[in-house]
Amino acid sequence: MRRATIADVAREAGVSPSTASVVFSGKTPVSEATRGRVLAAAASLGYTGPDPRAASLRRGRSGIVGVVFEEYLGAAFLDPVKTLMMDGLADGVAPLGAGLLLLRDDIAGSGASLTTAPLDAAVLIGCSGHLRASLDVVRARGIPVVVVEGDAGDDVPRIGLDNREAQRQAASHVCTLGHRRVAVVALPLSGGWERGWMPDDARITVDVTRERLAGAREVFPDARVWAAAGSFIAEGLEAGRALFADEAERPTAVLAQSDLLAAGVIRAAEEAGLRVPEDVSVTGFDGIAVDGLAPYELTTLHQPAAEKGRAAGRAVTAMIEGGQAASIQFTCTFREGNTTGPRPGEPGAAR
Amino acid sequence: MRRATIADVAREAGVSPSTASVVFSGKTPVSEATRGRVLAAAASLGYTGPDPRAASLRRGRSGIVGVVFEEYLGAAFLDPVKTLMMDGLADGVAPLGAGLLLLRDDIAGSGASLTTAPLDAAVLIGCSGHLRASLDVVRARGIPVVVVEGDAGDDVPRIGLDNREAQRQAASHVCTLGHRRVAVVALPLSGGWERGWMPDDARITVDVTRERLAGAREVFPDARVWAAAGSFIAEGLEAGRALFADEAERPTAVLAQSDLLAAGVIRAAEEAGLRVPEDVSVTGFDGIAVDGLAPYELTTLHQPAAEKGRAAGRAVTAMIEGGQAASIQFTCTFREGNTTGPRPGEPGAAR
DNA sequence: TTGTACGCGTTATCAG
DNA sequence: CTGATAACGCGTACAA
Repeated sequence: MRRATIADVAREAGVSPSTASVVFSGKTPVSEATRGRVLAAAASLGYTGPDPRAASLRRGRSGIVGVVFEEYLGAAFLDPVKTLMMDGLADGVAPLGAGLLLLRDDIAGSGASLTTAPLDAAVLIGCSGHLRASLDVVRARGIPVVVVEGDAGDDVPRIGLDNREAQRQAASHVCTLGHRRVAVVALPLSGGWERGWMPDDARITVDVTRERLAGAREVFPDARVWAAAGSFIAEGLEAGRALFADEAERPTAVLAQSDLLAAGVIRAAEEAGLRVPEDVSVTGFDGIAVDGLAPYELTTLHQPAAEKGRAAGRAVTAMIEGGQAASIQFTCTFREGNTTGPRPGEPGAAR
Repeated sequence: MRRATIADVAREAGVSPSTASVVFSGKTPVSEATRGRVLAAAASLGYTGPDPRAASLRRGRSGIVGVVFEEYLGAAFLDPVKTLMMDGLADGVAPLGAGLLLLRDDIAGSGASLTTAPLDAAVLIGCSGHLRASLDVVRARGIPVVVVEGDAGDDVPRIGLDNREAQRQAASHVCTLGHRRVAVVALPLSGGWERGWMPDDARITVDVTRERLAGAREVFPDARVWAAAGSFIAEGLEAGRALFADEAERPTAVLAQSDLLAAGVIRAAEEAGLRVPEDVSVTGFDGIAVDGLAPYELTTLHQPAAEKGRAAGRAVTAMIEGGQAASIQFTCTFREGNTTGPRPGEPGAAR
C-alpha cells in the first residue's frame, strides 16, 4: 500500500492538488472552509505533509547546509571552539530553515560525500591541504561555499580571525611584565600528529598555528616552540613537562596557542612545584571556559567563536539567496586573568 | 544559463539519457567506448554528476539520517560520551552511504525540523519527555527510528545500557571496601537544570539518572543524593564542595554518575584537603578518558559508547533496507582504578 | 479563491 | 550492452 500523496488528499477533500498544496505551504490565502476539509482529509489518510524529496526537487533547495571537517567527526567536537562555532552556525542558518549535515573531507570515504549530498551550501572548517580538494568538488557543483579559518582562493568568502595580531598582543603583555625567557606551546603544525620541539626548518601547514606563532615571534623571535599533537589538556601537560624539565632552560612565561594547552601547562607547573603566576606565567588562546580549571582564570585572547559560526551561517544564507558574501575578519579581545604576573625577581614581583 | 542536466550530456554524447545515467550510477555494465564519450561530454558541459535532489526523489532515498538531540546542539558535544556515540553512528550508517543531519527536538524551532527534512531514518538521543513528541512526528511520517538511551514504546528499537546493574556493581564494590556513609552525585533529574540535594519526593524523568540511582540504592538505600545540573567537571566540583562541607556528614565514598562529575568531586576533595582514595573513595561512570585527570585513574563503569552508536547505525540501516531491528542492551564493564580504597580506619586501610 | 497544465532531473523496467 | 517509456511527488504560472 502506497503512502498517500498530496493528490490523494486533494481528491479526498474534493479540491484540486494545487489548492491542497497551498494549504500546506501557506503561500496563498485559502478559505477557512476548504482549509479545514483538506486538513481533515490529510488526517484521515495519514498524510503528514509534502514529501521533502519532491519538494526540494521542485524548489531547487534541500534546506541542508553541509559542514565539512578535516578530521574524524568525533575529534571535531572535542574542541570547545568548534562546538561553539557549530552553535553559532546553527543560529546563522536558522533563517533558511536549514539543517546541518556533518561531512568529513576524505573524498574517498564510503560515507555520504560532498559529491552526492543534496546541499544548498557548504561550510569548510579548518586549514589543511585536504580542504583544497573538497573545495574543488563543491565549487564544481556550483554550490555556495564559505571557509572558516582556512585559506581558500580569493573568490571564496572566508571567516577569519586576527590570529597573528592577537597573539602578538599577548606576547607583548608578557614582555611588558619583564619576561624574556619565553616558550611557545603550539597547536599541531600539520595534519600529522607529531609532538615535540619544533625544528627550525619545520613546515607549518596549519594556518592557525603559523599565524599565532608569527605573532609570538614578533615579540620573541627566539622563543623555543613545543608543538602539541592536538588541543587537549593532556597535550599541554606533556608540553609543560618538557618545558619545565630542564631547570636551566626553564621559561618564566609560556604562550600556549589554546586554552586547553594552557590548562595542561599550568597543571604541569603545579606538578613541578612551580606557582602560577609567581614562578611562571601562562597565557592561553580562545577564551573558552576550561572545565575545572578554577581557581585559575587564564590570561587569554577571547575569540568570538560562536560569532564566527553565525557569520558563516549568514554568509551562506546570503549566497543561497543570490547575494554576495564578503570575507570577514574577527578580532580577539585580550583578557587578563590571574595566570600572568611579573617576571620572578622583577621589581614588583611577589616575594 | 541553466546548469547542464544528464539529458544534455546524453545528447552531447549521442546516447540515450538512460545510458548516461548508468554511466554515472554504475548499476549496469557499459562499454568502455560509450562510457568515455559520456564522461567527455559531461566534462565539456561542466556536468558533475546527477542532481542529488532528483535522484533522491526517484529512488525514494535521500541518504540522510537525522540525529535528534534534546538539547542545544553545542551542549550535546560537550559530552564525550555523545561524541563517541556520534563516531560510532557515523560508522554504523556508512554502509548506507548516509550522512548525519543534526537536529534538535524543539518542534517549534525555526530550524530544519523533523517534519521537513528529507530523512531516510532518525536516531533519537536522550531520555526526556520532549522526545516523545519527536517520536510521534517521525513515526507519523513513517520513517524508521531508533532510540538511544530513552524509553520509547515497545515497537521502537532501543539501544540501551544496563545502567542499573552496572551502578549496583560499583556500589557493591564500594560496600565491600567497608564504606557505609556513601553519597551519590547524580546527573540531572529532569530537563530543567536544578542543582542541589535531591528531595525524597523528587520526580526523575531522565531514564539514565533514574536507573543508575536505582542501582546505587539497591546497595545503599539511604544514600544522600546531590543532583548536578549537567555532566561537567565544574558541576562535580560544586557537588563535591557540598558533600564535603559538613564534617560530620561527610561521606567516605562518593558514587558519581559520570566520569566528569567524578573528576570534579576529586578536585573538590583535594580542595578540602582530603586524599583520594585514602580519605574518600570516588567512582565514576562512562569509562571515558577525562582530559587532564592524571595521575588518577577512575574506578568506573566503562560503557561501550561508540559501540552503541554503531549499533544504532546498524539498526537504522537494517530498517531502511526493509528489515526489522531488535532492541539491544549493552553492558558496562567494571574497571577498578586508584580512586577507591578501603574505608578509612578499616583494617587494611592506609594509615 | 480555486483549478489546469506542466516540468523539476532522475532512474527502474523492460524490450531489443 | 543500449534505448524508449514512465513515473517519483510536488510547486507554481496562469487562467478562470
